[in-house]
Amino acid sequence: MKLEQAAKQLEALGNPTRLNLYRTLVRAGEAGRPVGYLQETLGIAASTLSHHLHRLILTGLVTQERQATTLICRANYPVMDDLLGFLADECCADAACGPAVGEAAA
Amino acid sequence: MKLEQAAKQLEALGNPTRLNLYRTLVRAGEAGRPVGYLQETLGIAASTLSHHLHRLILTGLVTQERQATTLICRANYPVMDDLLGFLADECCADAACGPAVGEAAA
DNA sequence: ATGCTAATTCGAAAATTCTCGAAATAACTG
DNA sequence: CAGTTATTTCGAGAATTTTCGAATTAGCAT
Repeated sequence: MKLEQAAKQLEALGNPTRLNLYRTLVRAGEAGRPVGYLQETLGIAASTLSHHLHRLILTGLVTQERQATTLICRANYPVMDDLLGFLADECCADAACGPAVGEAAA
Repeated sequence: MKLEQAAKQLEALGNPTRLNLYRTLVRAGEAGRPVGYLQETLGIAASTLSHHLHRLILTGLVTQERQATTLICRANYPVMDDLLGFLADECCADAACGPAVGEAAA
């Protein structure tokens, strides 16, 4: 069920703190950001951040890589692409979504 | 705060029942679907559906129009376009998201 | 006005989420 | 091994979500 997966990812992004967190990571690009940096930037308890980070990682939207004692977090672009693809394919397939398409053929 | 708005819309879509509901409406296109039809299709209590529908309407993702005693529900495409735009602009602006772009310029 | 169908609101129980501080783990340094 | 920094896990309280049936409102027909 792809829908279940998409719903989980959307839910993961559907929280202001996590969306902000994810945005920060996407903007950081390939470099990523250490957990500690994110914690200071977002101004939340380390345990709270860890919780949110865990949820994003579970859905595949974020990955982590160890560098000595610090953990670098990165946005996982292909997963986001898949999600956008789902929204386009599954949800907008038959409809006038975006450019082109005048009438839907049955 | 556009981020708050986007988070609300993502949260609205981040529930399997609501995502399925929204998908049904998008696929229905301009014709839309009556609440009763949705209730039978999804197989949930009318009050539960009404609750989910309300949440989608609050975020602007769905609209309703009365036709005598039945209420026709429709997906609100422009709002979804805005949301996709946010994900592309705010989240993928500096990053290698989708086609093209090899390295991010500082 | 009475009755009928369509849909929402009310009230409430079970489950989940969000948040935090304190304690535990991980990886390195001297 | 003892110490330091970085991060997670544990435990727990407050708030929110999800779900339902029963009662209510909306709109039309007779």
